[in-house]
Amino acid sequence: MAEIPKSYEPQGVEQNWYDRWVAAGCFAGKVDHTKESFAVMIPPPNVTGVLHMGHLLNNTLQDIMVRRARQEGKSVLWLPGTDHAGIATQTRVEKDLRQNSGKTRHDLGREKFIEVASEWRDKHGGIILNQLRKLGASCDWDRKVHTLDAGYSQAVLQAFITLYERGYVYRGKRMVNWCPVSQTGLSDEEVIMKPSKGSLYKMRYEVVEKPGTYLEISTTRPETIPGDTGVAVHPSDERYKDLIGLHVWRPFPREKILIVGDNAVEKDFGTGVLKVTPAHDRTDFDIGKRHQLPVLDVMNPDGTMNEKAGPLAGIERFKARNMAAKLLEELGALVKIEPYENTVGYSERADVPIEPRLSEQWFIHYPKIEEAKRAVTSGMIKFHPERWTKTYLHWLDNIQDWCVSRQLWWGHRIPVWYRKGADRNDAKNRHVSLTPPNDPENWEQDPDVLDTWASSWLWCLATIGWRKPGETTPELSHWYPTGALATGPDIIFLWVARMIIAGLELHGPEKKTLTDDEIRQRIPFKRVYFNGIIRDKLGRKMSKSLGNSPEPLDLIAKFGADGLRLGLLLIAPKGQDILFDEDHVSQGRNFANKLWNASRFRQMSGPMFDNSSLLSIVKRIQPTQLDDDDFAIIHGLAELTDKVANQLSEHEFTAYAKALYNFFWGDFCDWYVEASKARLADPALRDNCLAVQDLVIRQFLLLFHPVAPFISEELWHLLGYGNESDFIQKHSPGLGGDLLKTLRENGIKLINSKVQDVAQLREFVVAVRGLKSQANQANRRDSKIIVLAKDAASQAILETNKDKLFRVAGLQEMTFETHSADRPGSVTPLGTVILEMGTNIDVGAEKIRLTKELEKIEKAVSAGEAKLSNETFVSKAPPAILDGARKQLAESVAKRDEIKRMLSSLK
RNA sequence: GGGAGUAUAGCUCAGUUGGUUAGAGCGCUUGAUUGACAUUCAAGAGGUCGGCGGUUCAAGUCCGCCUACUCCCA
Repeated sequence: MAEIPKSYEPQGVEQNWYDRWVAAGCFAGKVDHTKESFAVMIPPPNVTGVLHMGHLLNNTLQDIMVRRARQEGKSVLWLPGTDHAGIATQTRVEKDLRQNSGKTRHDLGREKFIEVASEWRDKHGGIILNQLRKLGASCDWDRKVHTLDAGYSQAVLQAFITLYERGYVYRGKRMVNWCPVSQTGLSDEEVIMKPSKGSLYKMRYEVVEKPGTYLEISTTRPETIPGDTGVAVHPSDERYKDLIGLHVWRPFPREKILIVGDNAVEKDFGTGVLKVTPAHDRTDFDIGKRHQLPVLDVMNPDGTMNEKAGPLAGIERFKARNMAAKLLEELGALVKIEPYENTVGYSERADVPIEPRLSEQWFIHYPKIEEAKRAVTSGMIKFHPERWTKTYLHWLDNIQDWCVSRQLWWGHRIPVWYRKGADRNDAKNRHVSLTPPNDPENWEQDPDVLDTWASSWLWCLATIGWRKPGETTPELSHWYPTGALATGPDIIFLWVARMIIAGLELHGPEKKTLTDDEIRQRIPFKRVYFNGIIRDKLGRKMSKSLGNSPEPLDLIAKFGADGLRLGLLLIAPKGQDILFDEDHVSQGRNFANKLWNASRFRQMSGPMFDNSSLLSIVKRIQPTQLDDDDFAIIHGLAELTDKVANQLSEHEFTAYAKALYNFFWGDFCDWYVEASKARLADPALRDNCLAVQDLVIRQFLLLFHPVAPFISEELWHLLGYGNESDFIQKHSPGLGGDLLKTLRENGIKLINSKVQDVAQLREFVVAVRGLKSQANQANRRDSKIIVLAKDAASQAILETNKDKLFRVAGLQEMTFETHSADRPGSVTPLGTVILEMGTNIDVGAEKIRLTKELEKIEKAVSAGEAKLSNETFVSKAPPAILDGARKQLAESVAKRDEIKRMLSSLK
């Protein structure tokens, strides 16, 4: 038994245990069909990313779930991995390339570029996972998966092919969100709507058939004027009805364009006239389609205007906007420019406004929407907090087809070949397969890759071996569906919903509809916990540019991984955003230190005996020597055990952390340990008291382990609960009932009434300390009190616990009186306590205190009286409530009278 | 425009199906501390539970309306 150092120093402890856990294979997921399985798939971080605050919380939650599950004896897998992050990585590598060698990816060519990007990934990709080790994440590192691994890639392509074969994948020319920087199409989910300040340009177009008549039109995007192929008004708009079918002059390049009537036009917006630019706006595209307007694309893929833009050709789109305004002015077509705020879609990765752009893309028509809804509404998948269900359903109700092709090189290349020179939109000219055609010289492969989310939506399947529907692996059949997913609500559509859909469609043979049983087998996870987003203490998002994001590794160094984990949980309200403040996190570190010192105190209080099992500790307890506090603390321990089990299964992580914190610090350290010091000084009682402490600490460590793996493991061994390789994860905390049963079987029966007695005793002590503090005796150890006990039982409690009472309250003498003495005191559940104060009573201060208390209690009395004199209350309230109210009123009245008496004695 | 969330002590938040005198941590005030821990201990101040109305014997909790802020979707 090593001696425990004075204050907890996490660094060495953490490194030591992490290495030993890994060496002993503690995190290895083993397929064992005799045990209940529990798997968690880590939300794969971007390979480009480094650990940030969000990861800390998210992975702490996962670690808590899997560590608890291991303790419960389940067959556990926590699988780590990374995501190739198509756009982010490619952008990053291209940037490096440009800076280092002035080259573009086209200079290198596709193959070479992918080689360079792979090197970049191999160099930077491991960082984030290594950082997670510092946090204590107990992932099965041997099973690490990357979305571009060969097997995983095969699964991704097969999923595409399967969906193609099942008729859910199609290719088409559609309006997509185009990112001019990354030069690729994006899905709707990758577009961030942001309010932006811009201008509203009011201009007028002359009606061709009625010279001198003008239509006033407002637009935020005058640079697209060259692409206008019509103007639209509402067909029932009296102002313009008669003009439908006529033409106006487009100002530049000057050309006749048609006036159409379309219901999509809002009569009340602006002047009620809309310019129609089918190639550059979704609504306009639809209007154009309805009226057969030509589609005129006036922009290049990089966001510059093309040769069809006439005077704007070659100009960058925002410069072109200003230039267009000038041109309008010169032509006398500009009416006015006013400031205007609207929402503009931004590319999530490149953070520039997207361009609606018409292009050939691959789309997935989502399958199994109804089943995806049912999985959640019927509770087969449970969301925590539950309210995200609504968001999820709302999305499914309004779901749009998913644009999955990306004009990038970094990713899974679309497994489609086209016959050279033939019509690509004719399925006969396509070869959709994992392998190229036999006569490759006659074919060319689609140059695009798949959206990264079209690979990560298979995360729960492909990480454990799914390669095609119908085939399985031992891992897949054992761990799928996984137990829980922990992630942020920001990717509920991008990832969570899609994983559900992927599972429902692809984990099994083709079926048009699914039964509940089939849904249950196919869903990727049974629970989803949405953790909050971490913000700074002012509520702002953590960001590099604001510099308000602390470095996670620094925090770990400062507070210890356990302290940080606990600290985060303590400030993380359920599913709500978290305002991060280091001062609050220090609570976690302080608690670790408190636990450390309590253990140290235990060690210093007497020799260590056999702690090797619960039974060996229980056997050391002498039932006859147990006092009120022992009963109360053991009762509390059993209660805590059940509470924790419940909170963890309900994903109430903050409540779990708080329950542990309050029990150990408040009930155990501040009361039980302090109170037991009297007994520890008595050789006859000492060992029994130590046995109870050993029991409490052991059970506490078991409950605490999921959130604070390092310190709990360290103390587990230091205090002799486990030897060398007997890791704490092998031991289940069980339920409160299990604990009590073991005690009972060894002749220890708890007396529940003692719990109440101790609570009253604690209140009594608080009252005494209060009196002493007021009388400037706070630090005296020899105060004297007089007690007017409420009844014989109360007096008995005080007498039985006299030693500890004297110790914790700093008393030397306690006498009981039956008659009211003419001195002020304090009313407690056990009776009135009066402090012997000698001659110097501060009558004024005492009067103020008592008067205040009297006011309070009188309110309670009158409230109670009003309640009880209310006939409907008396007749309708349940007996327990009625009884309680009567009791309480009686107590309040007694207290009031007592205070009144004391007050009058001061006069 | 549609949807969701939040509003409780100076700050950050608990408060389970309505039921004793609404809690915690931090901060603040006062006092302590030479053998577990100052990453500590003790005591104290501080709240008409956002506003208005309703249901009920009983509302922080349920319902309606209003106000403010946050987020998501269009």
